[in-house]
Amino acid sequence: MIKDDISALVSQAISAALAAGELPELATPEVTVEHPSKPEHGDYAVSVAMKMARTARMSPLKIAEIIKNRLAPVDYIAAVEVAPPGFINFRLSEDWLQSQIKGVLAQGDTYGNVEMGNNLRVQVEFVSANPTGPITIGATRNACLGDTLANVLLAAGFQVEREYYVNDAGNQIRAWNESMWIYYRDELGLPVTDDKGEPLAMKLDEETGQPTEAREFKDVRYNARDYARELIEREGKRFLELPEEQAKALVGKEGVKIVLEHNEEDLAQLGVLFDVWFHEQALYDTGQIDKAMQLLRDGGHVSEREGAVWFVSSALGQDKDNVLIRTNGIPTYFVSDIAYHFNKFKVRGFDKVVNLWAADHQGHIPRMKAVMQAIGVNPDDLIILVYQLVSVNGLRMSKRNKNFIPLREVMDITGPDPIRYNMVARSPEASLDFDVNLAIAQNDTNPVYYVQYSHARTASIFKKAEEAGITPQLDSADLSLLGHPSELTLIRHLLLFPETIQDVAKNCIDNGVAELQRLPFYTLELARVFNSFYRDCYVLDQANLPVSQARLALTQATRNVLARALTLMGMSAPERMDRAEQLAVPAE
RNA sequence: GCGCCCGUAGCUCAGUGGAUAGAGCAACCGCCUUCUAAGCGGUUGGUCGCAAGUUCGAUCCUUGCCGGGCGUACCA
Repeated sequence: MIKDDISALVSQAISAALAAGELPELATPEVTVEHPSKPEHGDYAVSVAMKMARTARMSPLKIAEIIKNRLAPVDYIAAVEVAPPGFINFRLSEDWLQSQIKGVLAQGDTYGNVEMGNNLRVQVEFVSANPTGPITIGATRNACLGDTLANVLLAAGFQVEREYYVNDAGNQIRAWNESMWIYYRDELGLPVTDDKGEPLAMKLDEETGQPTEAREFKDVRYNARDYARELIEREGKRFLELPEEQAKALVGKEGVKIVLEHNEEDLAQLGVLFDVWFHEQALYDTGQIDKAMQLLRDGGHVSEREGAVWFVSSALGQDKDNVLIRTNGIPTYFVSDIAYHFNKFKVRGFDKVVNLWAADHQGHIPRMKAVMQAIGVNPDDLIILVYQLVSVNGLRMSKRNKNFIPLREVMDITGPDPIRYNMVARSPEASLDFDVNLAIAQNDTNPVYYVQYSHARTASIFKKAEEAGITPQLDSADLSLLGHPSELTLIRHLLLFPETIQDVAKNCIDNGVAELQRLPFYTLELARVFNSFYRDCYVLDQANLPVSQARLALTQATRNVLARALTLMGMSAPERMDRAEQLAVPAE
């Protein structure tokens, strides 16, 4: 990567200057290379001279001059300029830029890959939405971020495994089983009772469409009715023949199966596929919960008081201890999470584990980091990425707010692409107010189509070339003919692609930051630059076939990168896009 | 109260310890007898929440304040 090369180049120049006594003795600062915002400042810039000025007691300009004179000449740099107040600017050579197209073409759909992961095994666990309802818009953000991240890590040379953790044990499943049972009976016309054994009339609230009396039932899952109905369609009323407790558990379990079936299908349509669906219940069934508890006990991390069993996280630098086993003898969610992570690291042996959590789970992070210490895992190997919550129309999504939006509802209108794009186009750190109208707007107000349209343009040029009888000869094209500023700008942007992937992967693994928005922004910018090229440089010129061939090569390279970028985001790269009839936007 | 995140153009949001802070949308003005006008060019629009500090240099780092979101469970 040129950026790293320049950094090394400058470091060597500084060392040489030090050795020659041109600079006073001082520790060489880290040389960071940036892209100047203005093209006239070149392609790369370093500001190291200004950072050295103070300790060196010399003017930054003078230091910059010294460094510049000590730079070893390299073929890819055409010019080095020192600019006030002390920048050293590097300009790439045109020859070199032009020659890079060959490499882009040769690498095809592997262009953008970087060697960074050393085949380390990384597990990315994401979505992991409770199996008690459809995939919501909130979980969709998780799905899009997680899948895109997994794609990027794969491109960065990691071995990646995608996993969905199914919370099919514990308290909420008990509540789910109750809910399923209520609705199963109600749908079959049988009486149902509340917590206290009083009969429940399952009338629907006219405004919310929710059962009025069931609200009194603690933690009832309203959407269980839909799944109960489906269960009856599939299995009829055969569960009634079983003893109640057994029937309840079984109806709940079958309900979870139905939920997961639908959710897997929805996610697949979104382009999100998992290698492993890991069930929490398996941790109980295989004794791993007990094993994890024993491990903590052996490590001296457990104490009993107030009738409960605690994880002594305060001894590991946390604010307070956490309950493992409640007074009533039932383990908390924390226990299965400990066992689950023990399983990830110690049983399955992942080198790195990435968890993608919504911000409302953020408080759980320090506990899990403490657990890593307790089970002898480097806490840095557990990377917990947090994204802020999704709201709809400014409100937190819930059925009570009447703004509950399942993924399915939006995807049926738009298909997956606009969802994938818009979900990663925002920094995970920023909360996202989902704009339904924008998401479903199939017109030029939606940047997603701008990007795809640009790809379609590249494809279209090749179709036209065929019609015009121009056979692309990409390998033998004379790339030195690409001297137009728009052509050179386009080449420069193509070369930023691997850099972008490297940055995103590195910031994830090393700093625990998921800056996935850089992908859509990069792609948008590339599309813009391509469209300028398209305007300025007519590709298919019968009167000048050598130029046509060179431009076809550049177009093909652009096409590769646009397609790859779209693929990384889980989107399609259409060969053509016809102006669709504008879809009516549903009223609020 | 404490912890995490956010506050940048009318709206939705990028961005960086540096050289004149950007994009999309909206608004306005232009451009289809050559590769798709889902496009291109241009104009308007900013005290980067407020204040102090660190620095040669702060929108970026620190502190305080204001405003918003989330958390602070023997829920998950």
